[in-house]
Amino acid sequence: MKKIGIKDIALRANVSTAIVSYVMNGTRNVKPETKERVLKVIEEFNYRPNAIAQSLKSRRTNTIGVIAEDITVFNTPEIIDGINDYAEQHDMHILLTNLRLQKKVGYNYADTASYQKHAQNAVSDLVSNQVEGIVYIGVHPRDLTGLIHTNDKPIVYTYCYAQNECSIQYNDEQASYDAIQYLVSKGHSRIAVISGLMDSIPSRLRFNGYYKALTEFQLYFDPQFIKVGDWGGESGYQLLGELMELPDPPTAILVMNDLMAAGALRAAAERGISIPRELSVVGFDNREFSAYLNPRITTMDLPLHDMGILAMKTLCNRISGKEETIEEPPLCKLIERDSVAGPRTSIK
Amino acid sequence: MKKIGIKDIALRANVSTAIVSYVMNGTRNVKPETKERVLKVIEEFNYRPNAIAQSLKSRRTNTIGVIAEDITVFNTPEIIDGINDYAEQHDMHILLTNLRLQKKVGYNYADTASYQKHAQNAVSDLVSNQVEGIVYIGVHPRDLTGLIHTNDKPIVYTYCYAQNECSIQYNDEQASYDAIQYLVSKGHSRIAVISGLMDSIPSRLRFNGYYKALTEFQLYFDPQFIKVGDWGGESGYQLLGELMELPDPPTAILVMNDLMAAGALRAAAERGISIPRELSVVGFDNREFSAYLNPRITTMDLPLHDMGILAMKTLCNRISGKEETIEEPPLCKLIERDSVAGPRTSIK
DNA sequence: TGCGCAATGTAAAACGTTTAAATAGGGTGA
DNA sequence: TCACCCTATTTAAACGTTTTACATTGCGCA
Repeated sequence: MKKIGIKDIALRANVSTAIVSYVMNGTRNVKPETKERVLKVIEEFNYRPNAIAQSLKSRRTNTIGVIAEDITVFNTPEIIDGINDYAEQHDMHILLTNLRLQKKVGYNYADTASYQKHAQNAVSDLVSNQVEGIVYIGVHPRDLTGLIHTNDKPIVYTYCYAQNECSIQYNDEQASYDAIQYLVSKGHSRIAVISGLMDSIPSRLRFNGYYKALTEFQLYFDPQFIKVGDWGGESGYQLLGELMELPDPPTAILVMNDLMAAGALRAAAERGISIPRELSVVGFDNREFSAYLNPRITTMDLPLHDMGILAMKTLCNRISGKEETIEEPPLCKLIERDSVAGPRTSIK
Repeated sequence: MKKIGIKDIALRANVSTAIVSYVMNGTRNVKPETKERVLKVIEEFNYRPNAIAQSLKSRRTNTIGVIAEDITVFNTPEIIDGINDYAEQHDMHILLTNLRLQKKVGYNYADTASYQKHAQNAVSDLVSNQVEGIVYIGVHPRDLTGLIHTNDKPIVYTYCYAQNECSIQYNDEQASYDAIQYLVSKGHSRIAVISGLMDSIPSRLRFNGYYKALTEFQLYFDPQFIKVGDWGGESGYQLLGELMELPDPPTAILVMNDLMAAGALRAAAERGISIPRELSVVGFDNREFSAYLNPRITTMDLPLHDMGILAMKTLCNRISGKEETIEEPPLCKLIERDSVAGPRTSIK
């Protein structure tokens, strides 16, 4: 049983293939009664044009490539969801590639050459499949500038940094500033920070926001209040201990991700420090688990879905050669839960 | 600047396009020195053949479609990761569609007609893009049998049920049997269960495993030990209460997902019941958060990655018309953490 | 010398569409 | 009646490959 094509439809409807094409695409006037006839045959045979052939001729595939550094990392599915929404609305398709960086045997972030080869292969593959552009979804810890080239197909980076390229980010600095402002509004003034690794860009930005807020609100500043972790739960556990052993400990802590915050909570529990009564904690990332910890962590939700949409919007603008409209980055949003209260001293 | 094609390469290498094609695909002998020459030109111009044109002519796209009911649900990214691994190893590509069932405005699981239209559109779209087969990733609560037709392209379902179709599942019954066996090995004999909704297939299967183990190990059976929740955290909270107020409460509970287990933990904490000293809990799903709860939950890990691989393997076999080899379903694996100990009475 | 055959190469059709250009068949106005 | 235009339609080229069928060459061998 041969697959039916446009010729078969044309034959049955007693018209040329051109008419069938015009009817389907509405690219030219067709006499209503002919149109009717064609439509009926299409319906009858449940004919769907071969998108491959269409693409070849029209040189438009309506397909964009998505490269995820690791789809199992928490940020990625939400971003893809955003991308998919935009794509669906604009009749585009998504060709997905997962780099799987975290699990690739022998891969480590320092090995730029190996990364580059891997990523470049993915790009070449997508380009050879005639995607019209690429969205790259990272997991942060690396500046990707110049590592990838796409042969002048547009590429938009998100959740990672590519200094001279087009990259979509939420506003880290603003987010951490907002968190401090929130703590201040609750009455805190002795606010510590548990940062991620200091050679990472988000750490620096979030620290900027922290420092800026401290200055602006004229809060107590103590270098001993600045602890640098490694993003892992253990370091949160460790550093909370150090902080609370200070002769005059903070009443609130901004922790730069929920993983470290979870560790900090465990440390607090072991030391009999009640959160939020004796100590307030604000996390970052709004990870799924943070709503199930005890207490449920107040944390910064990342606008991942919006970033996906914005990335697609930007990409599609560049594909159609439109003016680069500079959009505001999407904002993080504080999720108020149970790990923040007023400072102890303010309670009667 | 015109995109260079096979003709340009042929011209520069002073051969016909056929030779270039033969060199690239190794489909015929080419004199080594000619081959050399062609290869050099290809290299020089960094030529990559247009996969769309290749597909049109060869009628093979090396692309499979993936339909996810909701990519933001925890199971999906891991399954996709498995699919991607297999695809990468076999030089296939993934065209992704996210149905986004949970968030679609107005969508609810009971509305089969609306679901069907939505899903069928996605399928038609993929088929028109000439995918060679489809993997469907569900989120469980529905029998999909007969709702979708693919015009005789093969389709493999996973993480959902489609009774008369080809569907890949882990062994729910075995998993829950194993969990009970584990509790027995720790000395428990009074084991309750908090089930999911009873009209759901996994609930039934997991209950089978529970009941089978109870019978086989000749454990105490009490209908009051069977509680039916709705998969949500609140119901876990509620039902743990009911269980512990029984005159003679269980010493261990099998909870059919980690969400309800989290609720149960909270209820236990409020009642001053120490886990695992006074009560053991085994969860299901190995959700990310379950490693961060207090205590960290012992739970059943689902072989999601393997299911993705197996789904692809099955699909590709069907694509190439190979014998349907019936493979064993991948198995769940108990992740031992801190929510299980021996029953209280066995402690001196 | 002539023949068959292997090795190497080329020309051109084909894949299923879109679309520019050509054509047919009427009106219309002068 | 003719020149012109408009609409509806068809013809056929093109998109960038693969692949079939055929052509050429050179070699071994009777």
